[in-house]
Amino acid sequence: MNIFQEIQQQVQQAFPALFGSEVELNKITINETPKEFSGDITLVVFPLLKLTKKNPEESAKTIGEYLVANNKNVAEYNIIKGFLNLEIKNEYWVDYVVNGRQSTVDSRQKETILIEYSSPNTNKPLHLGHVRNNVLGFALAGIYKANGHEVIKANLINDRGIHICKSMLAWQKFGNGETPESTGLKGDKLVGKYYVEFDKHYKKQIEEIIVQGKTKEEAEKQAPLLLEAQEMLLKWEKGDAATIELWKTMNSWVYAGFDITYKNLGVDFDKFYYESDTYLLGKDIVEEGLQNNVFFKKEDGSVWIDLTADGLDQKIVLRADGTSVYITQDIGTADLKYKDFKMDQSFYVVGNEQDYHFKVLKLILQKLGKPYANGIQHFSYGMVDLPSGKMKSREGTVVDADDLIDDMIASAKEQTEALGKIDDFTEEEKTALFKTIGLGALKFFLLRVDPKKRILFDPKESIDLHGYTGPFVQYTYARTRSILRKSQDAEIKHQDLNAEYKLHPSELELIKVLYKYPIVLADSCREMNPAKLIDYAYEIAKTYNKFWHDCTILAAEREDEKNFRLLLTEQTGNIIKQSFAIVGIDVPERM
RNA sequence: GGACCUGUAGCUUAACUGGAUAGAGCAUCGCACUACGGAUGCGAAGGUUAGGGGUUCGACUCCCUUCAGGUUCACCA
Repeated sequence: MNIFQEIQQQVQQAFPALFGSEVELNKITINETPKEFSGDITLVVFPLLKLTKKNPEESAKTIGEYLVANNKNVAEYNIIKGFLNLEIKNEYWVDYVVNGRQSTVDSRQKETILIEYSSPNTNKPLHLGHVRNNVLGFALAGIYKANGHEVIKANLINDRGIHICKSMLAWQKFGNGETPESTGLKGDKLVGKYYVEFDKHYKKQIEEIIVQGKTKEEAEKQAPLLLEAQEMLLKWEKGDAATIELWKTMNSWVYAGFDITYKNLGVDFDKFYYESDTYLLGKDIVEEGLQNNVFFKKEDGSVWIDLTADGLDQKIVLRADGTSVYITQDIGTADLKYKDFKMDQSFYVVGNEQDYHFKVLKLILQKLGKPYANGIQHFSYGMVDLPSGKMKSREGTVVDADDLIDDMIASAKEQTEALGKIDDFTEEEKTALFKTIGLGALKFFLLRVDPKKRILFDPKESIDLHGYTGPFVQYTYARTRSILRKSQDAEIKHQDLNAEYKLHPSELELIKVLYKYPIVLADSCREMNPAKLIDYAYEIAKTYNKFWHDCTILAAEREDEKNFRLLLTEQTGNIIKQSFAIVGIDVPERM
C-alpha cells in the first residue's frame, strides 16, 4: 500500500457518510500534484460531482476537511477549480527515507509467463532489428520477474527451411570449403555471406531467363538455383545424410556466432526450441479441428478455417499434399509450450508486421477451445528503419549487430578517455567500463521509445551520450558511489535522524521520485512497457543531480543533514542500479 | 480495394489511459562552480498535438471524416 492508494480507498470508504452515496474506486482519480501548484497529491473531483450533488468547490472542501481530520499524514489542503491538492506531512517523507521503503503496490496474482523472443533465422547474422527484439524481450522478462511473476525465456530458432538451404547451396557451389577458421570470419557472418551470394547469382539467372522472353514471375520460379535449393530442402526432409551433415555444420557455425552476440548483448534464455524439431507439430491438432468442424476441407484436400465472421479472411492450415504451413507449426508449438510449462500467459516478442498472423493464431486456438488460447499475447513492436527505408539482409542494407556494438563501445572509449578520469584503471577495467557505457547507451536508446512505435536509425548520427541517455543515468550512479566512498563513516548513522528534520525543496522532490519506484515498476508491467522504467530512471537521475547542485552533502552544516543526504544518496544509487538491472543495463562504480 | 498501425517544437520523443498553462533531450542563444565528479545545474526561444467536424465541466487521448506515411491481406517463414 502506498499513500496514493491509501487516500483513494479512504475516500471511497468515507464517501457514503460524506455524501450519502456509494462510489466506485476507479472514479476517484488521484494524481501527483504538478510542480506549479502547492501540494503533493491531487484528487480530481469533477468525476464525483454527480454523486456529491454539490459544486466542485464544496465537494473538494468536504473531502479535504475529512482527510485532514482523519488521515494523520495529510497536513493541509487547497482547492483550485475542481482540483483538491493535498499536502503530505514532512514527517511522512522523512520517515519513509529513514526507515526504508514502505510504498508498495497491491499487485495482481502471480503467474507463470513464457516469453518467446529473439527467434532468429540461422541463415544470416543478427542486425539492429534483432537487437531491438532482444533488448525488449529481455527487459520485458526482467520487469515481469521484478513484479514477482515466474518467467521462462524461450528462443524458437528457425533452423530449417528454404532460406537455410539457399545459404547451404551457395556455400557448396561457391564456398571453396571456407570455414570460420580458414577465413577468420564469425560463423554467422560466413553463412550470411553465402545467403547474399545465393541471391546475387539467383538474380542473375532470373535476368538471363527474362532475356529469353519469359515473364519475371516465370523466371523467378524456374531459375535453376532455386530449383536446386528446393531439391535440397526435400533431401533434408528425407534425412539425406550428406545434406544433414552440411546443415549441422553450417548451423553450428551460426550458433557459435550468435553466442558471441548474445553474450555481448547480455541476453539469455531458459529454453531453446528448434524448428527442425517442431515443424511437423500441429498436424494432429488440425485433424482434431476437422473433427470438431472448426476447420473444413476443400475439394483439393487442403484444410482451411473461415474467419470471415471475425472480420478476417479464410486461412489455410494444411496444404493439399498434407504438408504444414507456417501457422500449422505455430499451433503445434503453442501446444508444445503449454505441455512443457503450463504457463498462464504466453508472450511472443515479434515485429508488428506479423500482427495479422498472431491475430489469426490466437483466434484459431480460441476456436479450438485450447486452455492457453486467451493467455496468448503478441508483444508487437515497431520496425527499426533506416533513412533509406527497411533493412534487408539479402541486399546488405542492414546495420549489423556486432558492428553496432563495436561502434558504441568505441565511441564510449573515445569520450571517456577524453575526460581523463579513469587513467588509473587497468586495461581490463577499462574494457569492461567501455562496454558498460556503450551498451548502456545503445539499450537505453532502444528502450526509451514506446515499443509500438517504429524507430528511425541514422547510422551517420551516432547515438548520444549526453542528455536523455543511458550514460547520463550511469554517470549519476557513479556520482552517488563517489560520494559514498568519500564519506568518512562507513555506516550512515540513522540514530541522528528524526521526524523533525526539515526538508529542503530539492530533498522533498527527490524523495517523492524515489517513493514512486514500486508504482512505476507495477505500471511498466501492467502496460508491458519498459520505456516507463527507463523514463523513470532518467527522472531519478535528473532529480538527484538537481538535489546535488542545491544541497551540500559531505560538508553539510549539521550531522543529521549530512546523514540524511547520504541516506538519500544511497537509496538513489540503489534504485538506479535496480531499475537498470531489470531492463538489462549495467552501471559503473566510476566512469 | 479490405484490415491494422503511425502522425506532437527544426530533429528524437513524453503525457499517469478523459484532467490544471502539452513535459523532456538534441541542436541554438544566455547564465551558474575557487564546493562533494562539468557526461552537471538554471534560464530563453521553439506547439493551431497533420486538417476539419462531433461527444462534455474538460480532448493529444474517445467517435466521424479528409490527408500523409507504413504494415498486412501467400499453399514464404
